[in-house]
Amino acid sequence: MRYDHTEIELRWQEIWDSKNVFQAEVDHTKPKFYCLEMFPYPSGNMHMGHVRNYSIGDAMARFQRMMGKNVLYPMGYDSFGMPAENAAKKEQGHPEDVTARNISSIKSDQRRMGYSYDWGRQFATSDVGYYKWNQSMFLDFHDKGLVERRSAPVNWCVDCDTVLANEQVKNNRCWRCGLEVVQRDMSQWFLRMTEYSDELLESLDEIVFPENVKSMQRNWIGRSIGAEIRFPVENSDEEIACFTTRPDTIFGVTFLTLSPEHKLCPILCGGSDWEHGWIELRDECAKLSEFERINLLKEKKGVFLGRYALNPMNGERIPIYAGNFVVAGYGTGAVMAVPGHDERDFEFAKKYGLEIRTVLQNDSDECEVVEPKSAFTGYGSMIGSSKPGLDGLVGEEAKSAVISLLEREGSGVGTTQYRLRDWLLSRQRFWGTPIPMIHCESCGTVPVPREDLPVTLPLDLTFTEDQGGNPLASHEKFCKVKCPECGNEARRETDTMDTFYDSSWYFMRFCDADNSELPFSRKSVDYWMEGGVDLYIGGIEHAVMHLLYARFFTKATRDMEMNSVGEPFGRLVCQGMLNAPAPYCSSCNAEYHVDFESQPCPSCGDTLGTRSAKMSKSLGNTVSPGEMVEKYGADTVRLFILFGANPEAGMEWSDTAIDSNHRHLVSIIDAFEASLSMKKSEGEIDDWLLAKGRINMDRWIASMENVSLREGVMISHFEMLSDWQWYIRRGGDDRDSALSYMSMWAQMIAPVTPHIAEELWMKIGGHDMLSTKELNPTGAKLNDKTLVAEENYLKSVIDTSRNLLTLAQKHSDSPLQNMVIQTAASWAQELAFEAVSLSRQDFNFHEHGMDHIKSHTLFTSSENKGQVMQMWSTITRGSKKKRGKIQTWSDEEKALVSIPDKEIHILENNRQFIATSLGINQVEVYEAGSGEDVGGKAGFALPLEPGLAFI
RNA sequence: GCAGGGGUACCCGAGCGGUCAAAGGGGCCGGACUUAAGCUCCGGUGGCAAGGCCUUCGUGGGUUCAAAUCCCACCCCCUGCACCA
Repeated sequence: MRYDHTEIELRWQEIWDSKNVFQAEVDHTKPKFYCLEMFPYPSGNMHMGHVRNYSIGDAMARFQRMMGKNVLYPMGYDSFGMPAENAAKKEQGHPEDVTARNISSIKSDQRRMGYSYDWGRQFATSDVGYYKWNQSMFLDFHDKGLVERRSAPVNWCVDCDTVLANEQVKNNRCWRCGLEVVQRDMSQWFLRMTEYSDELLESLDEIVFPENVKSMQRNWIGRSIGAEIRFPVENSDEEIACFTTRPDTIFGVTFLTLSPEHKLCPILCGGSDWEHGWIELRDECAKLSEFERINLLKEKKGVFLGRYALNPMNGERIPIYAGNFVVAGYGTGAVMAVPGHDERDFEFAKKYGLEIRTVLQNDSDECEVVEPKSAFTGYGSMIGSSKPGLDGLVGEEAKSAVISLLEREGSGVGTTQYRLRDWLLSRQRFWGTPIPMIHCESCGTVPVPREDLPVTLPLDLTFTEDQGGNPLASHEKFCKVKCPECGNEARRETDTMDTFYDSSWYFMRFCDADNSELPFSRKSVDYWMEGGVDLYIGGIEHAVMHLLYARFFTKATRDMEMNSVGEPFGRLVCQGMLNAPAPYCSSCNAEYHVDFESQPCPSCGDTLGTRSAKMSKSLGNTVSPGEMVEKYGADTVRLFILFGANPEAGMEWSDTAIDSNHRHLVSIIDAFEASLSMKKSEGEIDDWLLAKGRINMDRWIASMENVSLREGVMISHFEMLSDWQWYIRRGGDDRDSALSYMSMWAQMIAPVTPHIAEELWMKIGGHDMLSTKELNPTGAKLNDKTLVAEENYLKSVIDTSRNLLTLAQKHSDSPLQNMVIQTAASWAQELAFEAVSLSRQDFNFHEHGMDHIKSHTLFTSSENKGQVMQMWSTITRGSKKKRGKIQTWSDEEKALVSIPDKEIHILENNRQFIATSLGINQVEVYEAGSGEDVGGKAGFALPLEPGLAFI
């Protein structure tokens, strides 16, 4: 068949479309399956990373539909955000137009791939119909006390002209533009996500996320359980509060360290000789950005503040230092230093000659170490405590004993610290959801009344490059408003929401996309989201940001009784990187743009090699999906991308591989064509073909259910073809059997290569469309595995023969033309049968095997007892290097061994085939002992491993 | 430094106690078909060898009758977090 992929693909896409086959409705008679890909930002054309993401999702959506699930598989666009705003400035237009254009472009690329989305549910977050619910839910959060406006030092990106959430700052740089972030004090809107810290952390244990994502989230939430201990300052009313995770080391505190910015520093050393040193340290730290402070300050530095504190447990007088390594923003900004049991404190103490005291017994140290070389940071029994009942306690027990003592004496309290901060929501940008608040001089900050929602973005604006700041702030019509409480002139809030807010609930909106009364009905969300989205696919880059916000949002809306879900994503799959070759200089360890290919290294002049690197615009090693689809068709691209690697693994782009995958599809088409021209001519191999088909289908279903798409494709697109080829080779030519095989096969290739599957299904006379057809797998039949085992036996005899033939030929002057196969002697077969029967009764061959055979008639009546003994041993016990056959035979092989003369029948029936396969003239088969022992090969004959001789 | 994931034949990639010289694909080599193939099919792809043996799964040890697979140490790569108390 001429494979006109474009014609076939467009035709089927139109049919699916016109029949609305992917539309999903709530249906309680079927199990649901919610398949979702991470919300795309519409930036123009679809790239290969998208193709990978959606091909995985579509294959799974189609597969689950086939398995009888009610599948929700929607698509929409996360369309607010800076790039559209910047593009609008460039072209002196409005982000709305840029966005509309980009959406239409990516959508048409997606349609060309044949993804089975329910387009009826499509929306974009910049639609008023969507973002008005952002505002309404913001007011709900506000009512629940989860919204807070407060002045706080925030991360400001000068380039993006806006603040950033903590999660959006990487290495002190803006996640979007990479510019270094500066700190500013501003009044900002926050969502109190920290209310949910514990739940966000603890429910991680129950969801199926990849380990690295869980670990990143745990890390980000950063819960440490410990105690806050207050150290009174000597000769003062001040107290220094320190957070520690190791209250069990309280008796080892030999000094305190404050962060240089700590508010007590000037109070403690002000006017003293020590003040100067502190000011110097403080200024030095202030000069450095946080990034430099982390990376450049390898050396711990500190100054004595001239004062002492008292250990509340034992009253000891301990010096107070300021140290450059103490972070002001974590815990209390002060550390109780235990150099004996903390590496960092140890280093500091060594440097400044402070006392190092051991208060925990290190069990691995036999003798008392006088001068410890390092801190012992593990758990050990408390020693040397001045309070009764503590010595001897270990670990958690010791910690809680110290905490209760502190609490009883009023000098400390058990507490928990988190690294997670509240979600800084406001952005000083135009293209986002306006925060529905009004600032009134007399009433303060007043929420927009619900009946006045939505607060819409003005469209009568032209963006220009030289514009600074947020155009909303200078849009008088937008800003001017009457205060809803007092009716006086007031101003609207001009900050818009972080776009991560938009993507924190879109998956619930998809459940009920047309609802004009509510963001989503509880009923719809509870149906589709029960147990979470069943399969959520996207990139690892959202491990903390989007995935954490969405989890928070789902829990918060649950607590507002908008749903009963709790966790949004049941199973998360993070697709791996897509790599492609890029020029690489091994001496500079640097990758270069593809323009440098086959040129000398631009920095050292060496010859450039190539190395695989993440596909990126900056390296220019990208591949355009559009071009590939045009050249090979969507089905080939999908096949390549899914066969190239399992979803979570990284994968390499390869021009030769995609080409070969295309040829492979053509071979599949050829196979289907061949089946159509077959006659009615049933034979044994037909049973084998259908058995193999059924077994393959079972394996395929298991792989697909597990999202092991690569394994699935291997079976559906590769093994099914090679089994078909074997069938042809074995003389298979029966139309009915072939069509039944093809009908299984067409269904199996449908999730990954849906267009060609529909086409082939139609060609073989299938009814309905595969896209709407349920699979109804029959499952492998009882006898199927045995049929396959018989054929495998034949294959293995041929394989062994082929190897031996080449060897034997080297020892022969004339071409070897004939072969003699001697199957194991009947007594050996009987021994095997005996062993198989015994093994089914869990007979212990090691203990009783020898006694058993010695008293057996096969042995006692044998003329060659040595041979019998040796055979028995080979079958049941094996040698040092090889286990007994009884251990290695599969159940099916054991079944074969148990049928008398089975081997000889298989071989007899296929003498001609064996001869042809080996390229020889004649094959003779008999049981060892019943004919001439040609080449002395009878001795090699074991059950299932006949003796082979060539003459 | 901490945490998570890795290191398998020319390349990609499965396997995760015995059936493993290690699936599958790519590449390469040989054969068949063909006027001819860049198409398709069959076979080969560590070494020696009439079916056996030797050497191999990052490196070095160990457990076991048996290790790519389990344990320990080390080296290297990726990802995230980071003087977090």
